Parts: sequence; structure tokens; C-alpha cells
Amino acid sequence: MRTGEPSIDELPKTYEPATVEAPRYDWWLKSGVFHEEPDPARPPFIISMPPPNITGRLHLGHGSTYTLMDILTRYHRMLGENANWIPGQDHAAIATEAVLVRELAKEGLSRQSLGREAYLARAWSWRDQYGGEINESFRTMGFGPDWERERFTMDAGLSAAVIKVFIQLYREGLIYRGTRMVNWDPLSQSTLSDAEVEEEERDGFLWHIRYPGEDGTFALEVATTRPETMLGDTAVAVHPEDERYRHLIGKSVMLPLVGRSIPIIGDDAVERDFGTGAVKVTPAHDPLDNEIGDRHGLPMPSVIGFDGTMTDEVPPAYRGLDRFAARDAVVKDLTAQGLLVRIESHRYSVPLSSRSGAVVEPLLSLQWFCKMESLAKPALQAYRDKRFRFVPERFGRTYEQWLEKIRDWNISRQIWWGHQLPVWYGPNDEVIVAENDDEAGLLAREQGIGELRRDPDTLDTWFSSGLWPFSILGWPEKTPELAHWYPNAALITAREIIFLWVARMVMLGLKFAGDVPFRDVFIAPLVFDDKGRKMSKSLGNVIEPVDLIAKYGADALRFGIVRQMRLESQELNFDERLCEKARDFNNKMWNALRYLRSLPEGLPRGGALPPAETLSLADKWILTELHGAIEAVTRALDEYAFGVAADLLVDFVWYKYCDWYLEATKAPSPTRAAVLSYVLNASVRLLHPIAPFVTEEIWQALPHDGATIVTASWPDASEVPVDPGAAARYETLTRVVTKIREVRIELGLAPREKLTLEVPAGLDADARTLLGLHANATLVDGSSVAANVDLLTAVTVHAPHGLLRQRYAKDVERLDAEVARLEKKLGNAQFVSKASTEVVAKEREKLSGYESERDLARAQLAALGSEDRG
RNA sequence: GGGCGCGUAGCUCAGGGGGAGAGCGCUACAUUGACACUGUAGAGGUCAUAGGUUCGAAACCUAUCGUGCCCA
Repeated sequence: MRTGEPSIDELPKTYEPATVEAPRYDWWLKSGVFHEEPDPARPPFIISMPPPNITGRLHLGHGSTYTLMDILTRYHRMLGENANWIPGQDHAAIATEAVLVRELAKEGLSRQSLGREAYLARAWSWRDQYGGEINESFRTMGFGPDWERERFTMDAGLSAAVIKVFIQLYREGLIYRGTRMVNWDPLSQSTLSDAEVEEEERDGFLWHIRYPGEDGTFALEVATTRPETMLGDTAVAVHPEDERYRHLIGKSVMLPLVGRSIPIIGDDAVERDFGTGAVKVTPAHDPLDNEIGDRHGLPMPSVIGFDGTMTDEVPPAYRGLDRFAARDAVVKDLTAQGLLVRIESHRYSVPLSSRSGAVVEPLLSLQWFCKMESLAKPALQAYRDKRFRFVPERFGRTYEQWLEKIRDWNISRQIWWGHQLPVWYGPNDEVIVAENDDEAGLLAREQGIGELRRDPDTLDTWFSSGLWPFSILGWPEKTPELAHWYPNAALITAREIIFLWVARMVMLGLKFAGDVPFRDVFIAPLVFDDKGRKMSKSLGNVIEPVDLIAKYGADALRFGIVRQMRLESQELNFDERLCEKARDFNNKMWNALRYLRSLPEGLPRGGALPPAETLSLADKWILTELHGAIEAVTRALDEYAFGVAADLLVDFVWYKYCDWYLEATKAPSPTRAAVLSYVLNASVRLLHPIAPFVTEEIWQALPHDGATIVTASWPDASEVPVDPGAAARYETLTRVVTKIREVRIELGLAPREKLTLEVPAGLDADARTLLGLHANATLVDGSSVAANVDLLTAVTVHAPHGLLRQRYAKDVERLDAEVARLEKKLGNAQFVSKASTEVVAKEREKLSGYESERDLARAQLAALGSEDRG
């Protein structure tokens, strides 16, 4: 790590990220550059880091979201804003519990055998020991959040916020206890959120079962994928307008195996095309059936218990059987009774617990719920009032659709690690909701309730993360942080948690913090492998960021990922080659630095550019290009077009600055050192948010103001002079040079061998110098010029006439074709009359350009005559 | 079933009503001075298919096919 201004000999020939990054990161930490206090004098900019799970490990998905937060924070800090990024972690109830239970099992222990207190102590120590691993990875990625403000969802302050929100929602009647349909994981013995349930397509069967009519005059055939649930059927439903069955509504069938009479009901929810059009209704074990049951006031016997076995609500023969064993038994018994009509192969989706892998059982359970309707309405309105937006915009529809059909939120989990419900029960199930034991006791005494026991359940993890954007700023305390940094500037997250997390933050933010939690929600693309497949251990296609960092450096990993991002794309098929290219790019810049440090005249101190009148043609061109690059990169970052920003930087630094400008300065000029230094300094600042390490190293080795590029100012386009005329002329020159190089190749001339150029006598000195350099040529006066032609384009290579004739003939042929194409177009009356005048004018201009080029080539061809020389 | 994407060079992808682009890979040449993690030049495309709109479509519309994600 360097801070001085080294000579070229002190700079290794190849940029070495491995020796640079770790010490540089520590240096940043020691300098305290990532810490910010609220400062009303500067515009606020803040991002809350979506808290990774304490069980989490760094994967490429973090590259596609967390890197962007780092970029934005660094960018806005350079813009002079009061920019900060607050990190933290989520206690991740279910994931952590799964890890712990597995660990305990190895020692022959269980949650229950330890007891709650010892279990929680163990959980905390696990968290202290392993919970910081992902933060270490974040540091190797170069992420610079304000570590001093790191938060944890189970911190005292954040826990207090959770309790406060729960109590208020309860007292307003928005939180209630009730028996509802939940996703039950029989293995981990807990309810699951919708996000923790994964649907998997499987081959199964559709069993067609005959339900005999009670009056013996008819029978109904129903189809089901889960025959065991028939033991809990309390109705058969048909569509009320289904001609086949309409007349049966109101009659009853006899439920086979159980011998219970159940009604035939009509309900719009029935799909007439599915199966036979008559569906069995099991209100206690299917969400849709449950809704039907609610509408028709059906009994809801729970036939499958929390352990996944059949309950006492079923006939004795099936009691205690596992649900899958019960399925076999039911099918066998139905077959025996001749009630199984047929079995069809059927693909259906099975809900699986993403934690335990068990098949999720929808069942009725006494749980705590949050009423969502009154919270959802303002959240929907806030979006429609454009108080925040989604980028890309289309994700707003996902958000709206979810809020429009919102259902109550099951917030209790049968888990110990997390925020325990602030709920106590009296001897007769009286409910006390209070901040703590003392208050609960007090309230109980007031109400004459006896001994209390606390509800052992904890809250859904999303309940605490829903408060994140304001709880980490100190809410419910009125802190300066909250006043200054709420709402957050942006949220960067993934599409899959738009409802689970984004919508909940909006609802809770509006309710408790008085405003939307953020202005922009940027949805980052999901990362897949280079064939568009999900990365998974079983496919063996997982790419570890750590490996990529070892190979290419953190900057190259960041740059490589970012370069693959396109604003409207929702997928990113990760291609490692872009990381390799990014490493090469870093090395390219590094070597540009080495070149600068090798200039005999040295680099001028102080950052000013030379006066405009002293600038060379090449200086004017590169500065014009820099001006455009600053504007374009700034615009791209403002629009979250990160990939575009990255492309622009490669294009400018590599293909303009290095390939052309730097080459041009190999002819010494009084201004070159200042311009080279200025442009490289500005370039690394433009790149710094994306590639923090290499840009710091280069910046430190250039003349600069300030201690670190982290707090350097964003390049200011207005201080970079623009000269479109000079820029256009330089571009003409590059085209001429390219053409000359083609001829050189055709001549079979080695690159180091000089060729001779015939140039018009009137050609200026700047152009002559550049031609000599870029084309590696000796110039002689002599080529003839047509009147209307740019002197530059009239440059010709001194070469055998035979070859030149071939060359020019090819040019004439190509240009003739272009001329013909445009003449045809402009000769089309329809085009001239219907196309816009600008377009027509542009086409005419193109035509005349091609014509003069062709005329020149023709003249040159004619001048060659037929005999050979040279 | 509903919603949202994608299909452009061998590969990964930009672009987007008026001259088909980049990088990688490939070919040829170049190795003393910023850099082989390099340079110069080149080959390579029926822009998935079919209709339509338009003076003009790879781009806009419709349908189809292929493919992916989310929700039910």
C-alpha cells in the first residue's frame, strides 16, 4: 500500500490486488472514512443494508445487490452528500434454529432437553462465534458500510422497537389470536412463512373416488391428489352454474370410510374443468377449501396433527398413522369397497419446507395474526401517489397485486430463537399483552387474573426486519439520525422479497415512522450461471466469490458483475470472463500510471489543466471525451444503469485514453504531463465507486488533493473544456490512421517498420505529428488534393502502385454501393415526403460525405496511372 | 391458470424506426520502453418463426415456437 508518489521502478509491472486490498481496507477502517454523523448542512443519503442472516455466507447474489449499495454510497459521498450505509444482521430464526438443532443432535441433545434459557445462551454464543463471518467476506469485497453503526435485529434497541410495535398493533385490534390455516412444517414443528415454502413439481396421481348419494339415487365422483384428506371432508363443492351438478346442490353424499353425511354445496371457486368438476372439501387441510368452508360455515375437523400423523378425528383404523401411510391405507380400503373409480397420472406441485425439506401440511392452528387490510391500503396509496418508486418500474405491479389481495399475516413461530411474543396467559386463557413481566404482572393484578405464563412462541423474523429502515436509526427514540436519514434514499434488493419484505417495510414505515421508508426501490437481477441455470450445490455450478477474488481481485469481481447488469433485465447469467476482463482493465490502468510516472518531465503538482490556448489537438480531443464521459457516467449512476457506467468507463479509459491519447503523448508536448495526469485522476474517481481498491492505489500514486479517494470529490464536467471541432478532426485522423494501418498489413510491413506517407502540403503540424506517431510513418509532401476534401483524408501511403490501385478500387466499390443505396433512398418520393425533414437532411449529408470520399478515392486511383513505381 | 422476462456472431451480452455492435474465442502479424492481464489488422450474423403497421422493421404490434423466473 502506497501513499507517496512513486517512480515507475517502485510500481510492479502487473497490478497485484492480493497484496493491495487487505492492507488498504484496514487503512480505510483506521481512517474512519466509512463513518458518518448526521450533518444537516449536507443533503442526506442513506441506505439500510438488507440484513444478511447470521447463518449467511457470501454468494454472488450479494455481488448483485450489496455491491450496488456500496457503489451508490461511495458515489453520493463523492458528490458531497451526507452519505451513509448502515450494516447489520438478521437473527434468522428458522435458519439459525435449524443449524443449532443439527449441532445439538450431534451431541445427543435437543432443544427441549436443554431448556429455553440454556438453549438461548447457546444460540447467542453461536451467533457471537460465527455470526460475523459474512461481515469478514464483505470486507474482502471492499464494502464500506458504517461498521460503527452495525445493528442486529435482536439488539436491545431493535427488540424494544419490536415490542412497542406489537403492543400498539394489539391495542388497536390489528393483532389477534385465532385459529387459521397456516403452513406447518411437521419436522421443525413450526409454522412457516410463505417465503419459506417452495413449490416443487412432482409426478403424482389423481385419484377418482365415488361418493354415494345419501338418498341412493346418485353418486358423485371427485378427484383428489391427497386421498388421505378425505377423512376430513365436510362437503363436496360444485360450481353453481355447472349443468352437470346444479340439481344436486343441497343434497348430501355419504362420506366413504367415515360414514358421515356431508352436503353438496355450490361455490364459485370450483374449477369446472379440473378433474370431474366436483371437488371434495377439506377445510382444515387446504387453503382454498378453508375459504370455501368459511363461506359455507362448514365444520373443520383437523384430521392431521402437528406431528404429521392422523388425529382422533378419523376412524380408529387410521389414527396415529403417518399421513403418507394413511394415504396408502385409504386408497387400499377404497379399492376394497369398489369406490376408487380410477387413478390418473398427474403432475402436481408439492409444498416443501425450504428449511427442513418436509412436505408442508396446511392445517388449522391457534396462532397470532396481524390484520393487513388497514395497513395495506395506505401502502398501496403511497405507491400510487408516487411517494416511492420501483426501478425498473414494472416491479411496482408485483407490489400492487400482492397488496390488493392481501391476507392476514401469521406472525407467531414455534421457535425459541427470536423475539418472544410479549403475551402472557392467565389460568383461564386470559390474554395479557405487556412490555415485560412486571407490567404483565401489574395488569394481571388489576384485572384479578391469577398466575401468568408467557407465550413461548416468537415472532416471524420479518416482523423485526419490517422495522429495519427506522429501527436501525434509533426509533422509537427521536434521534438525530432518524430525523436526518429517514426516509432512506434507496433500497436495493431482490425481486423475490418484494412482498415479504419491501411491502411490509412500507406498511410499517407509514404506520410507525410517519413516512415511506425509502424513495427508490431498486430491484437487482438474480444471478444465474452462464447457462441461465440457478446455482445450486446439486448441479455443482456454484461459483464462490472468494475464489473469484483470489483469481482476479475484489475490484475485478465487482466490476465484472456490475458490467453484466442491464437496467431492464431481471436475470444475470454470470460469465466469469467479464471478471477476467476487468482484471485486465485494472492492469491496463495500472500500466498507464506507470507510463505517467516514467515521464522525464514528471507530473505537475496541483490539479489544474493548462490554459486552453496551449492545448494540442489530442489534448482537446481527450478532454472533450472526458467531459462526455463524466456526464454519461454520472447520468448512468443516477439512473441505476450500473452496467452502462462500467461500459462507458472501459470504453473511455482503455479505448480512448490508453489506445489513442496515451500513444499520442509519446511525442513530447508541454501540456501532456498535466493532461495525462488530470484525465487519469478524473477517470479513477469516476471508477472508484465500482472498483475502490485499484482506483485508490492509482490515485495515491498521482498528484492529488486530500488523504483518500474515498472522500475525494466527484469529477466536475464543467471544469473540463469541450472543443467539438477539434474532437471531430481528431476522429477523422483516427479513421485515416486505421485505413493506413490496413494498407500496412496488406503491404506485409512489420509494425515497427516505418512507412512513407504522402501528405498535402497544407497539412498542419499537429496532424503531421499524430500521423507520424499513430501510423509509424515518415511524412513527405506531395499528394494531390481535390478541392472539397479534408486535407487529412487526402493522406496516402507511399506504396507500390499495383497494391494501391487494388486498395482504392476496393474503396471506390464500397463507396459506390453506399452512394447508390442513399441515392435510391433519396430518390424515393415517399421517403422524401413522409420521413421527417431531419432524417432526410441527415441522409443527404451522409450521401455527400460518401460522394466526396468516393471522389477522392477515384482521383487517387486516377493519379496512380497504370505503371508501377515505389 | 395468472404475472414478468428472454431469444442478435461459436460463447456471454449491448443496442434499438433510417449505415448489424462489444468482449471472449478464432485467424494473421508484432516481443527492448506503460501494459502479452499487450498491440495492430481480419474472418464470423436470414437479429427465433410467421403475419401486420410504416416511405423504411432486428427494433413497434399480433400470433406461434423455444426458454427462464415469480405468483396461485
